[in-house]
Amino acid sequence: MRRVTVYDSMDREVRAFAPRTPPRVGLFVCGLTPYDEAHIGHARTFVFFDVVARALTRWGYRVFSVQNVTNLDDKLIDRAAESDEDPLVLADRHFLTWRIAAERLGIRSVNYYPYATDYTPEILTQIEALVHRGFAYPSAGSVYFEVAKFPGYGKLSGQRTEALRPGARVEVDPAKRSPEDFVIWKAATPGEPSWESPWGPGRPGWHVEDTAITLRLLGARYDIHGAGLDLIFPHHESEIALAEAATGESPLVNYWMHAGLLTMKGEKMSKSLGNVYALSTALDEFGPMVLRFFYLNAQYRSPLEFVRGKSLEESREAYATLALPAHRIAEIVERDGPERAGEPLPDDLASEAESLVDRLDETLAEDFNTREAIALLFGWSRRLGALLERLADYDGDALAELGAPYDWGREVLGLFERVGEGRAGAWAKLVPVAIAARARARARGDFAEADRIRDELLGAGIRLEDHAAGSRWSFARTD
RNA sequence: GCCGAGGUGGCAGAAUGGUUAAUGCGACGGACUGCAGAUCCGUUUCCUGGGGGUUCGAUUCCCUCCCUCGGCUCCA
Repeated sequence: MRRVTVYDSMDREVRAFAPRTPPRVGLFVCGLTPYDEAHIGHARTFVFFDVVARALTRWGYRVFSVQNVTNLDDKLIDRAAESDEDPLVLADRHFLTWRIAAERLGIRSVNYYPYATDYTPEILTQIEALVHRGFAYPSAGSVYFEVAKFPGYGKLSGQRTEALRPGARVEVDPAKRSPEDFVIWKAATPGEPSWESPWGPGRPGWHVEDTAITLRLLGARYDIHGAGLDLIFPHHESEIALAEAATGESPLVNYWMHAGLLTMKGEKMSKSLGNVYALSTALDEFGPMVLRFFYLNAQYRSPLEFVRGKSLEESREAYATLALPAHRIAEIVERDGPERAGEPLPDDLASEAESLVDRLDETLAEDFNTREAIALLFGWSRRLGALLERLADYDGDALAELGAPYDWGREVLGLFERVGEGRAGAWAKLVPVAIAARARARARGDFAEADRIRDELLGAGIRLEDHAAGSRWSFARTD
């Protein structure tokens, strides 16, 4: 297993990664509350943790990745009430939409997406333990966690509870003993989904859902907890308190990884600010590869600025440059097969390709520096760009070696997938016919007809480019 | 107010106690082309928020100030 370093938000430093029981790695990422459609800010976090799981898997770890679904909370209930719908059904619908988008994005590393409400028994068990141990108290049909009883509260966020402004944004609940206490079991309101409990009908609070799920699936202590950094306080702080108080074991998590937020004009992209760009729209307009490239083209902890009408357009150009040799190699191999005859690869290129793959692993293993890895890949694409027209001279083995860095990118970063391929079959016979007709028109000097054919194909989503070796075609938009 | 993360070229965005501070986009010039596009070659010397300090040397480490953003019981 490769030496990997990870920035831990608890210690605020980069540390060597050492899972508790190698090669196993338990990874938990806070998932969506699916009360509405996902936007491109959400996807940044999930694409990043997909890369974390892919990379660790490549390096010999066995990753078990869990992403919870908060399928019942105040927001869902409010939103459902507007449309006179069952909040659980509403959550189900939006979650499915998210899963489809995630699939398009190539997020395939998540092993399990537990629904919070499926863990009500575990949640109740944990709440009972907390009450029994004196960390939580029932009040007015709800149960609250008493923050003062857990001295470690604040160790992740640096927040001291006495410094918080009670009621700064939410009215103080009179049922609490202290304003910093938080609800872990919420007394039922008529008409809302509820479960029976020793304290009467109710539903789980937010933080306790995650700790009940991770205790069950990943144990009292596990390796990595990831999410966007807006969840550090109060959510993750409270998770630590709940889990460690309930089990008596510490620390809950060995590595806290927090992804930077996607911003627009410097501000966080969020529903409440109204500055969102829907994920499905972005996928329709730019395709998944461009989006993945955009996210991974920055260090994950930095804020990433999204400028509408610019960022993804720029990424599209850059990604096209980056991926061109990868696609060209794949096309040749696909056409002639991996055994194709040709020249062998010169030694210098072969060793360059091989050492590049080593450097890619090394670079990414330093706190998942996807940006530096992409910079290395750009270097390779520029190298191959100079011999783009010569690629077809090489034999199958040579092409495999030249393509190795891109294979790495495909495996770990999820880039270089040729997502338009599914539609290629229908066009594969027709387009060459059109190209031949156009070549004849050009040969006889009938450029009006040549342009007409090119325009007609473009209208159908096929782009033609003329090269010395003949015309080449591609999908004008991939999806 | 408190806690946290940031401030790098026209733009996005890396890195590092030390030769010309990545990479990409854009721009400009050239090659190629019927045109376009793509590609290739070249150029883009003046970019590390302000002020102190440590050091032979700081963008990097320390102090301080300014600014922006996130969180302060909804949030990826």
